[in-house]
Amino acid sequence: MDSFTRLSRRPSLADDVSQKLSRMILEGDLAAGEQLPTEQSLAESFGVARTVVREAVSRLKHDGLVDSRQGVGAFVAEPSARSAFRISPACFEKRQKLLEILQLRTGITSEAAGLAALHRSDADIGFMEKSYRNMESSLLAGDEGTEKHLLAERAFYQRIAEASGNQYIKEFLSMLDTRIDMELRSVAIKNARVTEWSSEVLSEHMAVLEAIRRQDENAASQAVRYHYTLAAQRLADRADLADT
Amino acid sequence: MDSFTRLSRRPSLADDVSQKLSRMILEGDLAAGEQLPTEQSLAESFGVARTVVREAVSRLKHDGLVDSRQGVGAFVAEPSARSAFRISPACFEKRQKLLEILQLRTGITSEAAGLAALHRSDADIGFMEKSYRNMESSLLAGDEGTEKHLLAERAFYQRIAEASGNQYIKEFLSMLDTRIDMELRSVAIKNARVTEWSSEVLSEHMAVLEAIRRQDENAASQAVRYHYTLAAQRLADRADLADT
DNA sequence: AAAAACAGGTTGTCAGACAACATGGAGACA
DNA sequence: TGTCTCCATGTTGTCTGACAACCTGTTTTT
Repeated sequence: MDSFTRLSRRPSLADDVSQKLSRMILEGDLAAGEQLPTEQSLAESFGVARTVVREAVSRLKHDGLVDSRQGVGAFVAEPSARSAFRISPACFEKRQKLLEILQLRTGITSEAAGLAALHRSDADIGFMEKSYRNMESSLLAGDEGTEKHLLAERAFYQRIAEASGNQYIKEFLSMLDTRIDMELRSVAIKNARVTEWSSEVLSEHMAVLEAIRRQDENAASQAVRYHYTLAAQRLADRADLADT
Repeated sequence: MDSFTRLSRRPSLADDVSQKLSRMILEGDLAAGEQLPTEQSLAESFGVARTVVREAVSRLKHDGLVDSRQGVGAFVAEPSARSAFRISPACFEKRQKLLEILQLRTGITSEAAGLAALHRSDADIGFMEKSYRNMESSLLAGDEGTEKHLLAERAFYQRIAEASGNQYIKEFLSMLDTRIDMELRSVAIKNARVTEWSSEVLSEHMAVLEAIRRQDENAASQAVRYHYTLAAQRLADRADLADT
């Protein structure tokens, strides 16, 4: 694996069109039950070929955002028809929305911790201890250790999700964590560098580890909730998004 | 709205191809990093036009299952690149998988209840009381009331998700509940008709309502967890799926 | 009045062409 | 021998045009 990541490629036209259309639906510009313009008309409006529009609309259909009928047209579906959960860019544009997605993560991670307390192995504990020590030692490296610290923290909680023994919890958290880490990367880096609360954060992790070690379901769940609730506040404060 | 639903239409070829390809990826027949056959080759294998394959692959790209590079080919992505959470058909094929998706639902609904206890309005309580009464009275109607009972139960918990004040919890639960209700419909109907535990189930709902009424976050969370854990067992037992 | 046929419009699929990108190999040159 | 450039080949991304299949509303036939 290269130490440099491949430069990101331009999004395809289908990427652009599907993003614009789903945005219009999710923000209410196109209401449930409303008919989309015809494919030909969309192709003209976006200045692309009809096949590009079809690829984009195919994505929306797959997500349950749109329902098409041959010969009639495509219609915006009711929200209850949704068949995929995606982390919308809107999550990272307003403070309240950010707190809500972080709250969802807190709930599921808390659930994972409770389950991990019931199902964890000695190997899980060993791995978590190692990750904890990595978090600890990377703090001593100052700014240079920030990357390592964030990686160790991520590994710690990822292991908890695995120890939950629930595939879907694990997958969902993987998706959530990856996206949140990506969107809030610079924020998290700044927070990890604040020395005035780093020992407090470490003790939050330690409380999680100890609760899982002694297989105390409720304590594990509460410890994660405590840490993640504070972490969410810290992230939202640092991100400094508009309020509404 | 007609009292009869429109007959379901045949899935499109793109529906079929995307379902088959994603199945191959999710079941490990195509491993992360592995290259997919070329679009032309897939078109020939599936006996469809290349544009159909492109529409199907466009969906997989949108889900983060596949990453394509112009001029090179499409590759199965690492699981961490996933950008959507979908409820796979696999959830309903094996007992353990069913219990896991139900457990995920339990966790999030429990979280929603805790938040609802903090944020609920008098109108929320009023609505939940009405739904509770509907559950109660529909039980007296015997088999004829089963539909009403399930609707009232769904409305009760949907209101809790709304009262949580968290858009993403609400959306995620809407997706989960809709799908689970659809897949386990006949199972849930049979369970709703078992009179020997119906009063016990009603008291589980009442415990949820009372905890939210008195704004006791932990009691609400625990009451939902209690009900949903038992309900998951009942559903899984009745569904009688293979073990592995 | 009811049923059948027709016209027009839209989505679903197909086929073919070319642009844009990527990779590997051959040849030229220092 | 090592490095650089160019070319050939292969693949995805986009475009165009055509027709099948479906749907709806109107007109014609019974």
